[in-house]
Formats: sequence, C-alpha cells, structure tokens
Amino acid sequence: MTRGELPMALRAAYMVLHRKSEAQFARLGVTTDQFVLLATLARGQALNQRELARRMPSDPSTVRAMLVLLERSGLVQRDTHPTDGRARAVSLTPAGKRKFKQLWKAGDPIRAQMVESLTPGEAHALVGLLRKVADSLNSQSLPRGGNVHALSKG
Amino acid sequence: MTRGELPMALRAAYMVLHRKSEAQFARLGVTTDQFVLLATLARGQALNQRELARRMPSDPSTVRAMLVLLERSGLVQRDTHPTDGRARAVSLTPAGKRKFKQLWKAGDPIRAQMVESLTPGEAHALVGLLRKVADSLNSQSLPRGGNVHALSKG
DNA sequence: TATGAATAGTGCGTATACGCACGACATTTC
DNA sequence: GAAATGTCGTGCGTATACGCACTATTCATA
Repeated sequence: MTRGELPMALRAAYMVLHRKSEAQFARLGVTTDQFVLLATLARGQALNQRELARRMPSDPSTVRAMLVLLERSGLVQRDTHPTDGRARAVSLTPAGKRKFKQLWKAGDPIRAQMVESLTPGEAHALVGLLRKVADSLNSQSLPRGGNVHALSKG
Repeated sequence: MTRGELPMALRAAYMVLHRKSEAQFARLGVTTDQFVLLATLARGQALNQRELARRMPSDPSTVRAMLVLLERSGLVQRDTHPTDGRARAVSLTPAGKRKFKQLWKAGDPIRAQMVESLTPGEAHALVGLLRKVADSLNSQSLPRGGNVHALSKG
C-alpha cells in the first residue's frame, strides 16, 4: 500500500461526511460545525470557550466566531464566568436544547448509513483505529524540517 | 458503541491531520489543500477543473479559487482546452513539479507517523474501511427529512 | 440547422479554520 | 502586595468549503 493513501482516504471520507451533513442540516438553519458545537455543549454545559474548542476539536478563534452567530440566533448564551473574570461560561439556551434534539434526529440517516455500511465489528474497529491515529498525531511534535527517516535510518 | 462516535472520531482524526499538515507545509508557502491539489495534478496532468475537483475531492468553486492563487504563485497553469471551448486544461508548471517534490518530502514525517502508529494490517484495514464508508455516503441519496429507521422498522 | 438541455467556468455571499497580536484578568514569585 | 508570567477572549487577515446565479459553449434532437 502506498504511504499517501491513508491521509487521502481520511480526507475523502471526512469530506463526504461533511458535505452530506451540510445538506441535511441546512434545512434547519444550522451548519454541520454548529451541530458539532451544540452537541459538545449538550454533553457538558457551562464550558469556557477554550475547553469547548478543545473538545470539538476546533480552534478558539473559530469557536468564537461560531458562538457570535449562535448567540445571535438564540441557541447559545455566554455568561461571565463565576470565578474567572477572563473566561465566559457557554451553555445551550432552552431553544438551543430543542434545536439540538431536532438536529440529532435529522442527522440520524447519515449516522445510520455510515454504521450500516460496515459490520458491527468493522465499525468498532474503525473508531478504534481513527482514535489511535488521532492520538498519535496529537501527542508527537513533528520535526520542523527534512525527513525523519533520514535520521532513523542513519 | 454510541452511534455518534464514528462521525466524531472521523472528524477528530481529520482535523488533527489537517492542522499538523498545515504547520508542516506553511514554511514552504503552501497550504495543506494546495498540496492535495498539486498531488492530484501530479498524478494526472491536464485535467479540467471539474475533474480535478472530483478527484481531490473538493468543490469546483473552491478549486477555482485555489487555482487563481496557485497560478499567481506560478505553480500551476491553465491553458484553453484543446477540444472543449468551455473547459480549461490545468497542469503543473516545472516550478510546480519541483515544489511538489519538496512538499512530498516535508509531509513524510506525518505520513510516517500515521502509518507507524498502526500495524501494517491495521493501516490496510483502516484505508479499506474509510473507503467503504466514503463510498456508501457517496452513493446513497439521503432522505430529506425524518428518520430512515422509522421506515425500515415499520 | 435551429433550439433546448446539459455542462464548464466565473463571481458572490456566508461560514469555517487557523495564525497572530492585543488587552484584560489570574497566578506565581519574590 | 507588586512585578513577572501565563491564560482567556477579541479582532484581523488569508485560505478553504460550498451553494447559487450567471455566461459561454457544447450536445442532443427535432
């Protein structure tokens, strides 16, 4: 197997998922990434923006831009943090919770199709392998230049 | 396993890959997606813009914006298509070919790390599973609303 | 061959994605 | 308790990502 296949396969799979999700959620007036943000908040309310970004995962700058829009549409609120004057405590509004339930239903066909294209064992394995790869990339600081093999083979 | 884990794991893995790649390629003056475009062109020269978009995969509008930038930096050229007056034949310039080789080397640590975090069997399986999921999402037109299970269980 | 349908590319608008610099507040250290 | 250091959020700039409307060209067919 060629080395470059794995990154490209990962990219291709994500892109299709993203496109299909976008089409599914558009009717409900939110984007795929806004759904991810709402889902993350639904799991853990009153996060600050950095923690929210870490969990999505996304960038704090990006999350801020998203929150501005979501706040404007009334799905999310940002209160001043009780103990940390720098931070803001983000949480779903009641409307946000309702919208999230609606979105979860709307996304079900996509989740179902992904899972049903695989055996239960394959689905489980795929999640495990994706996490393994993600963890590996997350942990290691990559060399800035050149070729790591030139070193390890020397 | 929860249903939502697979999409989130896929998203998380792609995001890390994208971020790490961005950091690696930035020194060389191109983005990760520009690298993908150049790699796609390196495999099949003189594609028109739609075919290029189909292979990346990406959106024709996005590809156009990228080509404008890449053309400006001299890595890519767009000639009028020999037989189709609507289309443009996109190809790498000599500078584009050189840059691509350089980028391929720069990306090697990332590809290496992804592959080496898995056994050869796992890596092979992962690529297969990703393609299976991607193909499944690509082929089926999803229902516009509601829950596909409400139908299949009825 | 005229004409309608399909296709390639363009241009625009909105929403991520992320780096970077900045001010505000916290925490540490002396 | 004041200064150094770190962290949170903001604001800005550039580059995707994609839908949509529009023009130009090609293809199908009457």
